[in-house]
Order: sequence, then C-alpha cells, then structure tokens
Amino acid sequence: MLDPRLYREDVDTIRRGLERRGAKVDLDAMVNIDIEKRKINGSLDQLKAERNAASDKIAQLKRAGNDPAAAEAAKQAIEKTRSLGDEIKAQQDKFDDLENRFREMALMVPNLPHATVPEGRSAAENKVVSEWGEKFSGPKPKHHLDAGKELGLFDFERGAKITGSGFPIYVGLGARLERALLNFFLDYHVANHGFTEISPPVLVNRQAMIGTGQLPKFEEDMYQVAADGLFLVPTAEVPVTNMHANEILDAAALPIAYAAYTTCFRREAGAWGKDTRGFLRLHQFDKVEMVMFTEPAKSYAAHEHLRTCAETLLQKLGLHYRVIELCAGDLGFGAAKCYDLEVWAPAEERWLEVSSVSNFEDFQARRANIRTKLDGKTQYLHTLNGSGLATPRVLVALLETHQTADGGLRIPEVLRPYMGGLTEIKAKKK
RNA sequence: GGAGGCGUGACCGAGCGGUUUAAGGUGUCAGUCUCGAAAACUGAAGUACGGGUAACCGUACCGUAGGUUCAAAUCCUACCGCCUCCGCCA
Repeated sequence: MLDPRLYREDVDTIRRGLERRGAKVDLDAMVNIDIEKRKINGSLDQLKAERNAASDKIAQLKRAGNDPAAAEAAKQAIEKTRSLGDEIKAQQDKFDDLENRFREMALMVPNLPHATVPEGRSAAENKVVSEWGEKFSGPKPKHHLDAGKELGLFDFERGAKITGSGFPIYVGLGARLERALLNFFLDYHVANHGFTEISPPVLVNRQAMIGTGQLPKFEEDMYQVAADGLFLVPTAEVPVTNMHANEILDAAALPIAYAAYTTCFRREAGAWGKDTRGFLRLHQFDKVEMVMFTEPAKSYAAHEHLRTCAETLLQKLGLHYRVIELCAGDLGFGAAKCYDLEVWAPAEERWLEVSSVSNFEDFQARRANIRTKLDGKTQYLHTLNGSGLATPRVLVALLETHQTADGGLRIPEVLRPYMGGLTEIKAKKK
C-alpha cells in the first residue's frame, strides 16, 4: 500500500509511477473519495466533540447528587443529547463506507518503481546486469525431460494420475537430489549468510495474503481451502513476512534475515499453454525463500546483498546464469525494484528464471503493519525477499549442464555430502 | 469435541459505566550527583487523522466486529487467539 498522504499531497508522483508501470488505476476517483471522506470527518469530529461535552456536563450534574434542580437539568440534557447520537451514527456510517471504498481501491494499487528502475513496458526491455560462467559448449545435451526419465528421477504421468498436470513425483535419486538441493540452499544461507531458518505453516489466512500483496488482486491464482478460509502459500514470503504483522520490531535487532523452505502452490490461472511441458511451470514446487526486514535507509544495500546470496548458490552449483534488472513495466505488484536470476538450460536453449529478488520498501510493511522505532519515531520498516532458490528449474539446468556423455548426471561437489557421497547418477546400461 | 479462565501502552500489570488526563512497575531518553559509571533522585515520553505559522486544540484507538447507553477499557452478542482441565487421536 502506498502512503495515503500521497493521494492528498502529491498525486502526481503516484500518477507518474503508475504510468511507468503501465498500470491502470482510477486515481481521480480515489482522490475524490478521499476529499469527501475528509469533509465528513471534519463535521463528524465536531459532532462527537459536542456529544462528549454534553456527556461531561451530565456527569457533573449527576455527581451533584441530591440536588433536585441538577437532576432535572441532567434529565433535560440527556433528552437533548439523544438526537445527537443518531446524527453521529448516520455520519459515521457514511464515513466508514467511504473509508472502506478507499481502502479497497488502495489495496489494488501497485507499488511505485524506484528511481533507478529502467523504463520499459515489458520483459523485452529488461536490462541484463551481469552474466556469470561460460556458455555451454560441445554437443547439445539431452533435453532434461528425456534425461530425467531415462535416469528414473521423476514421474509426471503418475503425478497427473493422483492430482493433475503440473504435480510431478520425484523418484529415488531424483527425490534425493531435490532434497539435497534444498538442504544445501538452507544450510548454506544459515552457515554463511547469517540467516535464521524458519519452517512456517503453508496454510495462511486471508489477512496474511493481503499483507504481502497476493490478495485481493490475485485471488484466482491461489489455492484455497474454502471450509477454513485458508490459502495454500504461493511462496514462503507470505507466512515469513507476516510473522511480524502488527509488531514494532526492536531497531537494534534489524536487519532480520530469515531463510525458509516451503512447498509452494500456484494455480497459474493466467498461464494456460505457457511452459506446460515438464518442470518449467508447476502448480506445486519447492523453494527456499530469503526474507529480510530492514530500516528504510538500508533496504537497497540489503537488496544487493540478497541478490549476492542467491547468486552464490548458482556459482557453487557451477551453473551459467545472468542477472536481469526488471524494467518498470515488468515489475511485480508490490516490488519497487527487482532482480531476476536466470540460469542457462543448454538443451532447452533458453534462460530460466530461478530467483526473483525484490525490494518492497514499505509497501508490505504498511499492509501488514510492521514497524520499528527509529530515532524515537515509530515508522514502517522495509521488507525484501528473494528466492534462494527454487528447485525445479535448477534441477533442469543441472540435468542439462552437468550431463555426462552417456546421459548420466555429475553431482556438483557441494551436493555430494547430501547424496551420501555420490559423484554421479549413472545412466542405466542398455 | 466438552467445561472453565484470560486478552489493557515497547513489556509486566491495576482498572470492570461518568474528574481515566488508563494507576503502579520495568525498560527508554534527559537532568542532578560523579573523574567516569552504577545506584538514588527529578523530569520527559503512545499511534493515527483533522485544524493552526506555532504553542496548542479536536477526534479515534484497551484482541476483532457489532450492539446497549446522554456516556463503554468497563455491560451484552458473535468471532479470533492464548491458558487450564476432561475426552479422543498420535
């Protein structure tokens, strides 16, 4: 959520920011509601002040006790004040209605892009910031689906049988490899990057989903448990950020850095037909998410730090990747600035997004009411998060990058301790 | 699932219709004392919105949402959360 004061004091800033994003919002309607709301608020406050004064007088008269004249005066005052209550109630209802309408609209307004975010309307205009490692050379490896199937690492057909498409089953060494990746990610962040490990619920309530910005706008992308009014998390960002909702965090404890592994659930409602084959777009996948809470002045340094944390993992896995800086038009709903990490898949012959590192500034903190006391002032802090990392696409890149000549898979050194020392998943002899 | 208890400021905790301006304590900040610190003493200090150049004034906020009343932290209803006991299951 944006600072509500902006709608009164500097609508142009909002207008410009939304234009950069290409977001359509009826700002004029919001401004008008706000003006009307304030008008009513003024007269409402006045009415309440009158009533309070009258009530005080009544209290005084009553305290006079046995004086019959005072008792009579009190009776009359009560009679006179009664109608005030009705008027207050009517005005209050009008005010509440306007406020609710404003809030509903405000929750649908995306964050404003940071000044450093490049201009652009779509992913085509994103900027490549850096590239690490060398482009795969040599004969084109087998496609990850074929390679994985031959090695017996996963089973899409049976996953579809018990649930539907987009819900793969990991089998044998495939399951272990996935678990190895997650353990490596988590252990590495905790041991080397100072993150505290969190294992949160994967079902959350509506308020949490609003707090991080998934709702109300993206309800159709979320899996719901209707009977309990709960949602399956699309990312650990939701429970881990909202952990601190309605709290005032000790400034001395900042920055707070959490790393959380959860399964993630996404309906991908708007993505029919896109990447439906294989691992590239799943309804259920596993991810380690990094979440940070910082004081406002330090969030951009933290943003770079998070990006580095995610990059390190890819380097340790020996994967060729690049860093993308999203342009204004491609930014996610709540992000003020965002880097994507894309890993190269040599058989797929394209870059695959494996991490999205975003700074939300105070956008989520306002929604979830997460504050800190800084220099004697209570204020919203900044939240950030980034994947570190998501397994399916990393697995794809591993299968295609570290494939042996006969279709086996070399296990990167950092994963071997998690694979019982295994150095290679060998191709089955024909 | 059944019965009972409890949700109050950064934290603990009193208040259970009207001088509440939410007592008291802890913690925080400033001052006195001290070479400096601790202790002690004195004082300051909530958040949001609106009005005003400002001092300040008004309004709202005691888990959440309704209700009763001239007036609600206080009474009523529902919901949420926590605790205790019982039952059931691991």
